[in-house]
Amino acid sequence: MKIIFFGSDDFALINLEALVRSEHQVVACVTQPDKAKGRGLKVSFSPIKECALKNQLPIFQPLQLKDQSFIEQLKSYQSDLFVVVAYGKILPIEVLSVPYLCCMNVHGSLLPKYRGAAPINWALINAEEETGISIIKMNTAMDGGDLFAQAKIRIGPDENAGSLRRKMADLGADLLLKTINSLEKNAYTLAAQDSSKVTFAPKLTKGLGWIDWSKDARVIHNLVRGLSPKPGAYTFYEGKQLKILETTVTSIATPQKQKGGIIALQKEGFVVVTDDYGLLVRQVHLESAQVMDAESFISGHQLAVGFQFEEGKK
RNA sequence: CGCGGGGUGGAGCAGUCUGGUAGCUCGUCAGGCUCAUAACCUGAAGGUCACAGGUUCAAAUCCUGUCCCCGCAA
Repeated sequence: MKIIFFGSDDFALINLEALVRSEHQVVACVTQPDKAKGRGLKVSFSPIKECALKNQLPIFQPLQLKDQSFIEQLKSYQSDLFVVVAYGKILPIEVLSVPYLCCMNVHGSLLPKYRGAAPINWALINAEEETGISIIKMNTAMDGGDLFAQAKIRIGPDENAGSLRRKMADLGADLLLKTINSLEKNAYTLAAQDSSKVTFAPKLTKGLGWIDWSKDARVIHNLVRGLSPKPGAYTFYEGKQLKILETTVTSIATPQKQKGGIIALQKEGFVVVTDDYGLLVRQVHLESAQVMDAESFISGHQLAVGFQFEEGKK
């Protein structure tokens, strides 16, 4: 199969690498334009571009997908299939109709649940016990195409977004290859999504990570792991943002106590009061500092029982 | 030239403004103590104060340049 790959992040990279290793032929890559970003506004390449350069694949970074000359170039490859993984732009019909067979998308949820940009994070925040990979035949509806295949994965109670994402990238790459093979042999079926069960997983917003200590420990814990390691759930310590990266729900009941206060120090970290149980904080990241385990944070900042985390204002 | 924070024994921090022979919490090691709370007490080892120049009798501290790290914003 002659494939053109669309993608931008590290999740997409795992899939691209799997394709490059396969018997299929990746003839070109399409990724987001280089942007000045990060501290100092330095220009950086997407992981996909790095990989494409290493494998000497042609790279396209169109600003406008509808651009005629870009579409002509895509057509010139006479490819069989487009594979799209976390590309970051919606493909217009002009692009979708280019490949001989179809456009295939690898999505990180069990569609029709969690259509959108951040399915893995939302599955964790919402305390799902299971999620998975869906491979669909793309159409113009966002993540609304018919299903080629799905693979489920269990979510452990303390799994975080980083670890789940990595596992799912591998799972997705595996399923992608199988699906392409079945497509090649013309031995596949397509199933429409049940439109009555559609839910959405919108892009993560800035305020989402703010921890409301008056919620239940479990709810906060799910927020923490759903946003860990990036972008991170946070509270405030002496006016600075303190990201909470890893927590454990304890069995210490904390009803009438002051929410957001420290009620105990343990070997693994400090325990904070929530609406029902104490939440053991194990790993933190203070603004301007490195990620550190809670034990180090306690040592360096002389934390003691009774300390109160602030509401902050960001 | 987007804004800002930081690099001090193994870890996390103070000290820098107001130069004067390195401090705190923790860890490690040794010994002691104990019916309890991340146990406690005593002692010990361990540091080119990111790097390079400069000013000075004297620099972690002041000046200049470089490297690395982090948050925000995009």
